[in-house]
Amino acid sequence: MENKTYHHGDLRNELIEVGAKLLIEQGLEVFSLRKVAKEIGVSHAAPYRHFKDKEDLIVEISNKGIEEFYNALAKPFYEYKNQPKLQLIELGKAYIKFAIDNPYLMKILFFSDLKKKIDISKISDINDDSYSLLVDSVKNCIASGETTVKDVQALSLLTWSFVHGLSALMMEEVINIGEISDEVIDKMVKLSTLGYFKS
Amino acid sequence: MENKTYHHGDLRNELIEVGAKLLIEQGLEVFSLRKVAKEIGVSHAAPYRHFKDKEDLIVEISNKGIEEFYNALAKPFYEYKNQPKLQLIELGKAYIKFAIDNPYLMKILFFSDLKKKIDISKISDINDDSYSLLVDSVKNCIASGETTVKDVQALSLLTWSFVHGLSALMMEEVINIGEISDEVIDKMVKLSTLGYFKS
DNA sequence: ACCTGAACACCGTTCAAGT
DNA sequence: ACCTGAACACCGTTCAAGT
Repeated sequence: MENKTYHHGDLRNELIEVGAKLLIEQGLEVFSLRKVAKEIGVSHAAPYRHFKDKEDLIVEISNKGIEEFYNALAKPFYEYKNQPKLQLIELGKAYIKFAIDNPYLMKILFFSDLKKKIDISKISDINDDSYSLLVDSVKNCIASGETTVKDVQALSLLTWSFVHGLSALMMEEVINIGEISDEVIDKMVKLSTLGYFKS
Repeated sequence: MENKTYHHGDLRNELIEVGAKLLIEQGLEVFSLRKVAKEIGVSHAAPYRHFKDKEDLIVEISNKGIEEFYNALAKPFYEYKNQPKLQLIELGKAYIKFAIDNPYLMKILFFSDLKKKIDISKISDINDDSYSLLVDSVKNCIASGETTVKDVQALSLLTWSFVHGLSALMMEEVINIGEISDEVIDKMVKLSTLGYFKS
């Protein structure tokens, strides 16, 4: 409105920032490039100077989201470094809490068809990093002799599937989020590992 | 639903049938009412005689999908009625296999934002039925004294989360489906219950 | 070099009008 | 009663033209 100025230089970053806001607040289904351009006060064709297409912008936004996700997992990972079992449990809780707090972001990262078209090489590093936190934690548990199962890969996938599935069920409101207190999450995550740990 | 033949005889059902085909083959993201109409050879406004809007058609298609899903679970449920532990394992395997075989349908049922707008009351009966198969199976396991955990709800949610999460990871190709043989599925599902069963 | 405006091909949805 | 065609408001994307 007041802004009829020539936008220099920073449009690319502003597209990412405003785009992320809209995407995370409103979800993928109603996300449009034209809305982002309008919100910034630029013509609807302007984004094409900086991004090949709509998906290219979404990939860029996703990259930032993956970093946030990694950070959310890294915190408990380092905090409970010396208590393998607790570390694995806290990792699971952090995963689920991140999903609850960032449902639209989580959907873009894990539940959208877009992902197939995303250039995996771009995001695989940090993605692998997130996964490696889990694998490391499982290794620690096995190494410290706390588990009954010794298969790192199988136990990692098992844990991942569980937190991923519980996150999905909660996000989709198949399970009423209102009922999902911190205590319930704590209980479920502990129960999910219980079978494989010596008591 | 009785139908007078004017143009095609039964446009309503043809919309559901052709719509389901397109939806399940190509996915939600590229699904359009206009394409369905064109494929049938009817004007793009014609569907609005039979459905309030696009989502209304999708809900109808979803209902059919939920029935198929229920049937896929009911088969092992009744087949292994007298072997509680095996019943639960086969139920999990059937869940995962259905997801792999019907990824787009599964996404519509469980992973789309649409679901929130879907009139849950319409689908909750059969949905509850599917869930009750799982709960029944867990109850059987507990009743026959095979498990170390006695909390029906917690154990049901645990099992559901695991198969749901593994399905999601496979569908999203976070895990390479090529590597997911029947043996791997069998192994994972068994491992997921192993901790809670006396050996 | 960066941005605009018109243009094109697609959408969902509504509605007066045709059969 | 069922369907059509025009119309409207939105999309993504391209491109010649403006600054």
